[in-house]
Amino acid sequence: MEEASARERKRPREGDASEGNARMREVWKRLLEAAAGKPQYTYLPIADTLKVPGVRVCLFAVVAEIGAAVHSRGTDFTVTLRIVDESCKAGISATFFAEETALLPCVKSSGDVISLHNVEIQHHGEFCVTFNKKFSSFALFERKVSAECSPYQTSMKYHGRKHDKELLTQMRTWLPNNPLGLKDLELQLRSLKSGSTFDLVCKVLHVHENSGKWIFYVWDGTDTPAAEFQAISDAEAVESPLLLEGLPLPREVLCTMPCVGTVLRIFSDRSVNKVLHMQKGIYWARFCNITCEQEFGIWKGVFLYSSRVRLLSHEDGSVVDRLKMYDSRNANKVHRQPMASFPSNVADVEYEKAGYSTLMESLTHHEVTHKLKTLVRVVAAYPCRASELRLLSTRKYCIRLTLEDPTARTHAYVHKDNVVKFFGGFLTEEVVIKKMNKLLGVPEPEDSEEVAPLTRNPPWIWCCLISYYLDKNDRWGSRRYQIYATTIRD
DNA sequence: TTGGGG
Repeated sequence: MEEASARERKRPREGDASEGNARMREVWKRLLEAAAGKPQYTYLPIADTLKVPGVRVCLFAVVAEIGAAVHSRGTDFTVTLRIVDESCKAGISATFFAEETALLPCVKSSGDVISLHNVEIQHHGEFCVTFNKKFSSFALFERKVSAECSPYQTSMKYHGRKHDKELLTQMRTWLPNNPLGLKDLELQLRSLKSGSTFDLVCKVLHVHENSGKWIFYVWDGTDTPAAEFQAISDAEAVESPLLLEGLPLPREVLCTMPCVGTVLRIFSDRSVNKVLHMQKGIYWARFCNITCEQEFGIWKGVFLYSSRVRLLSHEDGSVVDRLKMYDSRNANKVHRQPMASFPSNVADVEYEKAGYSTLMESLTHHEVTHKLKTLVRVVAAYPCRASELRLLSTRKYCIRLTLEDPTARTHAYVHKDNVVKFFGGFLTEEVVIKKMNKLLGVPEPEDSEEVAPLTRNPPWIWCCLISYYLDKNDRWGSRRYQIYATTIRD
């Protein structure tokens, strides 16, 4: 609302009819001259150029979306930008070709301003701007009002025009009141909903490719919601996997992952994504029109046929928002804890004062062996069938739990010496089964006649862990976790 | 020559 009125103030009043007609006459004059082959030195609004496809025109516009530079099917590299101006807020795509990526427009940030000379509008089902290597030229300017007026990149043949500076100032003033892109399609990891399609602004931390199947490891500083599980599936309670992908990440890659916030895996089998292979290192991107689902209680991003990826700079508004939010979250002890957690009093830990660690913090810890206090859910247990749990009361067996927080999953063992303490000292068959159900979130049957519950929702519990290794020649590879100093309440 | 489609 405030935004709309601000825009109203900035926008020149359409005013009376004669003023409008005069402007149109001027535009048509220029268009006709351009059509007649006369060189054009004035910039036209995008909307006006659409009326004269095939004619060389000049544009002064804002870069709304930045594609990834890729090999074309020919011999060149290519990049596609979406550019917008006041006359055409939906924008138009502009494709560039060059022998080297360095010669392509390298836009630092969406919102930067581009000047295009002697480009042509083409219409193949949709309008687009065609940049011709032989006679077109471009210049890029920073979006910041305070920045200088000279371009930060120009193509070979670019010659500045008299009004560049004036237009640049105009564009820079127009920009802040016209957010680029459609924000209402954006979701954050914390607000994921199964089956919806949405845009995700995220940091791409790692990309893995195996025979045309791609996995993007992305992060936005928030936590995916805690999943509910099928209560009827014993198999799931035993077998729930630690990862969606087959093999765990190599340790050197794992150690680059943030310790707070979920790293979502986005899966794609589209070879189109080869494009992103060229993007080295870590970058921010907008994954457009993707969907998500849960598998074994783990959120999974899915790249659809209609999905696209747009690169974002660190200065992009959405990126700045995410980073600001993460910084304030990370600075606060409580906010570092899982966003969806309501710590229950299902379990007691002895080390009340010990510092809190996420599972990822522990997995990436520089020491193989260390202790930590976590806030986790028990998503699976082995054994978990009543007939097997019974054996625990003999104190000769251990139990393996699958722990989860928004950052990771890991197995943790309750060693046979700790089993008694863990179950609160009374190792009867009944106590063990009741407490395991409590941990796994299986609702108590209120009436024995009632049908079995369909879902279970494991509570968040505080839990002390200690890591150790089985093989001193492979300390990292043989690392295990043990639960200690933790008791499930009655 | 080559691209991408809101």
